[in-house]
Amino acid sequence: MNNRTEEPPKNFIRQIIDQDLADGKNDGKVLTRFPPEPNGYLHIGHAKSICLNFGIASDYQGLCNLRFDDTNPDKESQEYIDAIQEDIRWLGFEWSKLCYASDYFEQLYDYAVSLIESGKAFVCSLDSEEIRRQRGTLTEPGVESPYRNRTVEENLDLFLRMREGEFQEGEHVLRAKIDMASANINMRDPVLYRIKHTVHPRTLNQWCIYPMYDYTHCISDAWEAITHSLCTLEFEDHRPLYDWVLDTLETPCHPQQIEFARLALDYTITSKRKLNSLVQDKHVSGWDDPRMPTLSGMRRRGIPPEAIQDFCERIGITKKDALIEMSVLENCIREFLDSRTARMMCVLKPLKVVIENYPEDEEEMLDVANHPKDPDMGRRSVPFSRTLYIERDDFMEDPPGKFFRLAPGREVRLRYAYNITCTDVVKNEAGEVTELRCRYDPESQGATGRKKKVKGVIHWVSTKHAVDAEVRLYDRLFNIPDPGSSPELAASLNPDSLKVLKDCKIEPAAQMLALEDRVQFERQGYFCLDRVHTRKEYPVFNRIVTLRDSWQKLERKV
RNA sequence: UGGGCCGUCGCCAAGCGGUAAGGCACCGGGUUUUGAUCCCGGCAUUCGCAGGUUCGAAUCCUGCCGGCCCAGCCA
Repeated sequence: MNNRTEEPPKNFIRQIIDQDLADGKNDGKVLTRFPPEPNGYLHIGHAKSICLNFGIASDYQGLCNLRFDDTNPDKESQEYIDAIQEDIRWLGFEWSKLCYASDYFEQLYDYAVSLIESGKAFVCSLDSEEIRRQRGTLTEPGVESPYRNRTVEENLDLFLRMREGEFQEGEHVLRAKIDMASANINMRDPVLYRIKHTVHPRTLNQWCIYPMYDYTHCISDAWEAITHSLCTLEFEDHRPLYDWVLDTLETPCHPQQIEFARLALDYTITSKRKLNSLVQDKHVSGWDDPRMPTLSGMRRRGIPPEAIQDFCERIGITKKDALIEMSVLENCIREFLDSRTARMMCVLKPLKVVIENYPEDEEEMLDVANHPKDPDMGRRSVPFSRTLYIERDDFMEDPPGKFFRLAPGREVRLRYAYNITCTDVVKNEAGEVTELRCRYDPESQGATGRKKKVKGVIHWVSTKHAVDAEVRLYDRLFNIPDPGSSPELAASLNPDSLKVLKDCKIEPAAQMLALEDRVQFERQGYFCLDRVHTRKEYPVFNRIVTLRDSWQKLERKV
């Protein structure tokens, strides 16, 4: 699943596992789990966790389960359950067991009963507002619930009746009996069960009481014999409760919770709630909009899963809140794609060129390598003729010093073909350039003709043979580095995150591409044939990432 | 100033008492029919700050400073 050749990077979690193994803990086994709540689509932040959990399992000859944390039917749905599985597989991982917290509801209930029996839990009949008020504050202790000393019998009776649907939502909850004066608010008699008369995507109407995360997660881990339960930093304060539940109950084992920092990528967001609002408010076309940092969006965009894995490995695992620069991801994508994609020529913004000294009805098929360094990628024929399209940006009437592309009187090389010199510029009444008249040097083709050095090389497509296409140019979704911390999300959206070019011209080889295939359009970037909108006679390409562009860098400086 | 956690180059990140790896970014230079790729070189006398322990500290101790998380019947 992972073609990693070098040693996996060391991080503090692997060090803990190494030590555990050295100490002979867990019978030398390593079992992890990836536990998403099915209330949204997976994003790049989840990818970090997936790569960590599945990566560790595979490197230590262990296993990793996929477990849906489906304890809140108000927010969860089968759509998400299906999408999450598809995305994990696409990323390149396969789970050992497919589990659902909801599969444990019956056992979870039994455990709750035993907690009541041992006097460690009680039914509280305060409403949520009262519970909140009595919980105290960060600096003041809470006060004990007046229901805290109900008898075991009464608690048992009430809890059973909660299950049987005798009560309205909010009438009662089951609470752990821990310590209302604890400095850790999570330990102030936390709620374990609440009543919800909601249809659950899997258990349907079977239950009207649902266990809370803190109660469910640790027990689920223990039942699956998870050895290392990896989660993000915000659960650090919950670890004492995780341990309390497992210490108080008789569970088969006691997994170790270890927390690491969640991923933050600049110029984007990794919050399911905020991602969802972009979808709901139609700022993007859906969860799989190619600008979204969701796995489905990145797939649609054309980002290879291997590049995402590489990225997750490079950023490391620590407890430090980090904001990773997008350039790291882009570098991973380019690095993966460079050696693996065929090259092609595509003119994004066409400008017509007529080669006056090239015979009217002649055309040549040029034999061209698909990859500059890898002969195994084969060759193809590219048609050349008297009239061509070149990129508008490759011509300037009055070019600045370092511009070595086409300009009046200047000579450039047409990639794989001839040198041409611009002899005349044709304009319309508005003064816009509509056509270039050029002359070519018949001696300049092929290996021998190359001896004359010209600084500029530009791409082109023969007008007669060109395939019309749409190209979608994507840029960062937000125009500030940390939109997640901005109060007004929509205000920081980048208005230029998508540019649709409907009049692009590609060489005929483009017709051989299959949906989701990736190519490099020379001098422009990597592109992916869109799997949703492409039609046979009108391909649609998504730009995955640009090529590094030192010209643009230079240009910006001037 | 209740509790938990974090602070090593612009962004990540190794380092675990013996004298600052690596990646991204950036800046040079070479190769090149992609201003791409590739190659070569540069890029922290210093580890949030201040004291202390030690022959020796980014690593140990103390005290500050800065940042993040927690008062859902969310996860």
